[in-house]
Amino acid sequence: MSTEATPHAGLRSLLPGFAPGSAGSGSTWRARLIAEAADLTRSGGWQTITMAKLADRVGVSRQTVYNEIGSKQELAEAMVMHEVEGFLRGVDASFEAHPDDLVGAIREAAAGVLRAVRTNPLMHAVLSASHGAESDLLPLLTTEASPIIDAARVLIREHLDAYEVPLESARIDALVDMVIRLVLSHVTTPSGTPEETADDIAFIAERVLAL
Amino acid sequence: MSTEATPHAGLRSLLPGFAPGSAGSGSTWRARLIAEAADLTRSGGWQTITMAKLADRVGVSRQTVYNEIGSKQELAEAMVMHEVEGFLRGVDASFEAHPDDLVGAIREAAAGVLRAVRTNPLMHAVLSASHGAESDLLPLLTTEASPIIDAARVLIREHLDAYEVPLESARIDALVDMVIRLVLSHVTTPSGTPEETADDIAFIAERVLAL
DNA sequence: ACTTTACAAGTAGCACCCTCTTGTCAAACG
DNA sequence: CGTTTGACAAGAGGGTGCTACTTGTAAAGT
Repeated sequence: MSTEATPHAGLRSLLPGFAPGSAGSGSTWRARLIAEAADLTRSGGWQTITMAKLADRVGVSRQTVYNEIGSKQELAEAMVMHEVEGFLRGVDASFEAHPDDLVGAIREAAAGVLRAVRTNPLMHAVLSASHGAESDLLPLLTTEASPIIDAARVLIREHLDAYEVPLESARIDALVDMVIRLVLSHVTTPSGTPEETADDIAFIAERVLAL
Repeated sequence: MSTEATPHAGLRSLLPGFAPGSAGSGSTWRARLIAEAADLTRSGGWQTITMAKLADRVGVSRQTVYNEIGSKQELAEAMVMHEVEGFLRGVDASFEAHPDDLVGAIREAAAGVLRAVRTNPLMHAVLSASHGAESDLLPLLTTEASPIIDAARVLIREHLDAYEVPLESARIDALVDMVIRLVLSHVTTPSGTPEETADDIAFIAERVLAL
């Protein structure tokens, strides 16, 4: 069943239509189009994208773009979804990598996210938007951003339940919420290197967990 | 010396030109003008304000406004400063009210801020802007917003030093930073009542302090 | 100490036009 | 069958020129 980089069970359920090996049947161009759109967004900003330019870039007719994607709004959603997927996958991997070190997992997850948004302006835009900030890169978060955060919340919560956490459920929720908010806060308003910030967050988490 | 609601010594140093009893000599209209401007901003938004309207509202000539304030940019700064003053004063008061209960002080300060931004859209705008969010109410935060946060940071840190905190300095800084970021996060993106949120933050702080 | 009047410079809004883009269709192609 | 092509209506976006208002300063008036 699992070939490589098998995601956590919870991750699959959070990413509808997620199938590691096969990208589907009819969608030959879909992935290429979304990737190229993300690239164009990263370089020139979302508003410079036109369906014609995108089609040209991929080497396909404009009609094919509409057949594969549907509309420009759906293109945006697909792009965002793709970034969110990467975001969640990174967080997931951090937890998978530290099965017996919860604090270490949190530190790595936080540092990973903070590093990622530094080099990936699109992911930065998506996460910023999910936290109230506006981005010139992506004025299209019509899709309420809270689902993104909720997904991260659920994912982390699931992972936490795999460790022995001596806290009642409501307190664990508060902790998870805190970690997410702190990371997002440092996404929009950084105050140090990803590693320094992740260390601070890990310290706080460690004290709260009282391990 | 102290007549009423004497602020913490540190608060005075953070608010240049702050003198509780006397509002100064020449500035007869200044306070009225700033208050009225804040009111107009709250109701109609900053961009609807004109110096003429403001003068009319207060019942003085337009020239007087320029004499008292200087320019529209300075009006904005004065307004923001006034809100920041209220914000810091509230935080300060919370700590003064709990000289022997640090966690309680943090809870009250957090709850107070979260309650205040709910009823005061201008303060909401100022604090949101200090955290990366844009506001239609106030597109004038030319003054880098970080000083506001820095002031809060210094103020809280000063208060914390009055309690016995069994942590090294860098860790206390991390804690203060966390509390501020969490509160600001809930300013831009609330997730419950001010009291619930404040409880969660207080819980986290308590665990970190390991009291 | 405040008002009034006057003024230059700059900005904001508006109506207009033109262009480009979106989204859809049907027909043609390999 | 998937893809392309050309054509199309509707509408969004981007300039332009104009007017009206606003800012900021200065003087003289009360």
